[in-house]
Amino acid sequence: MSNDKVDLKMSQCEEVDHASVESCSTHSCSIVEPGSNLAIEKQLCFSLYSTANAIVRAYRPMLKALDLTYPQYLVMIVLWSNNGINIKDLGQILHLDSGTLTPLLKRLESKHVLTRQRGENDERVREIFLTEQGINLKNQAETVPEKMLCKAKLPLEELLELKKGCDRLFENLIAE
Amino acid sequence: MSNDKVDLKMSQCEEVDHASVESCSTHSCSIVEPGSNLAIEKQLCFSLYSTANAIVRAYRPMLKALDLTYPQYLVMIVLWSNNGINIKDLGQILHLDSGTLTPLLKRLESKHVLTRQRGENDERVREIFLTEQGINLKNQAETVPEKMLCKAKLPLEELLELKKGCDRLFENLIAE
DNA sequence: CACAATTAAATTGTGTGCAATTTAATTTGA
DNA sequence: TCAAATTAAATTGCACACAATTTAATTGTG
Repeated sequence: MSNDKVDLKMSQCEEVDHASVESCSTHSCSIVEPGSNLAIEKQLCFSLYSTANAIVRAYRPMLKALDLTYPQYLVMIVLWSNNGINIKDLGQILHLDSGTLTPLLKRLESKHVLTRQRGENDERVREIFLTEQGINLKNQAETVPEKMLCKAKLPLEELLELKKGCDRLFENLIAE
Repeated sequence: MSNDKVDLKMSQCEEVDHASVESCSTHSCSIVEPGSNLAIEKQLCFSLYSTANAIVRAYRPMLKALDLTYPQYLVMIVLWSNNGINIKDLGQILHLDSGTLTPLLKRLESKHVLTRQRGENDERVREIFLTEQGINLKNQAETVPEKMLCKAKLPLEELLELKKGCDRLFENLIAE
């Protein structure tokens, strides 16, 4: 069903192997020149990008019941274990910056699931606290991971491998 | 460096195994209750989401030289092999809808790399054609995949496995 | 102590993604 | 044939991501 060739070519950033590429597309009308590195079906990055979008779409109906978006759900997950965390630490855990988090947290505040308080000692810091409502939301959220596993329809072993691969790639990409 | 447990729990959408979860966080202050499915470090979906964001960030400096964003680059890749494709087919290949593509294509048109023409037979259809400039951009783009592989710093074999896993997950998630 | 450097958030601006709706053209079927 | 159904894009509205800049508070240093 899917092709197996990646994005790019042999490692080492120099040697490029222009043989050994082939096989034909899953998709409609593509007539890809054999050997091209610019074939969309070959690109790991595209697969990963599309799958991430598909994940967010898959979560949407489940999270709608909690009135949360996927990034909001991620923030809530962190808060359920780290109530009172500040924006910098939250951003380090979620790999998001204040430009993303500040408005997102304001939206969650307007939904009354959290409050954004100034740090006692340091006025620059924002500490994020769950409200009673925010704490209670965890009960409804508990069922979400199982439902998601169900949608994934893959053995746990395979999902674990996939996660490992993503984590390894992530670490390499952010190691400036 | 990274934990290995997923998001959710044993398959079949019913049986939930509440033992067998453990190990402690990579990150700062998290005190995760053992057994919780809502631990961020355990979630495949979060890894995939973060990695997709990291990929887009990694492409940015390379694509800046071409004056393209990552989604724009994807559109160009499809066009280099499918000049004259319409928006519907383009959307099927890239898994994006007209709400995303229409404004994106307008931006690319304003950069003079493509034109958006009405279909001859069917006035509803938009056919997208590369300009001379858009065709020529391919030369500069050819080096991008190799550079990206370089940033990934993983053996090709592992990247291929990762792609396979993403493709399998993707197919399952979109199978309504 | 003063003031430059640093730090934490917030702000600004651009470009996605996508649900939902609308517009306009084409096709279907009574 | 001609109105209803379908289809392809476009539009609208909202919520991210994130680079770049700004604001305000704190820290470090002479």
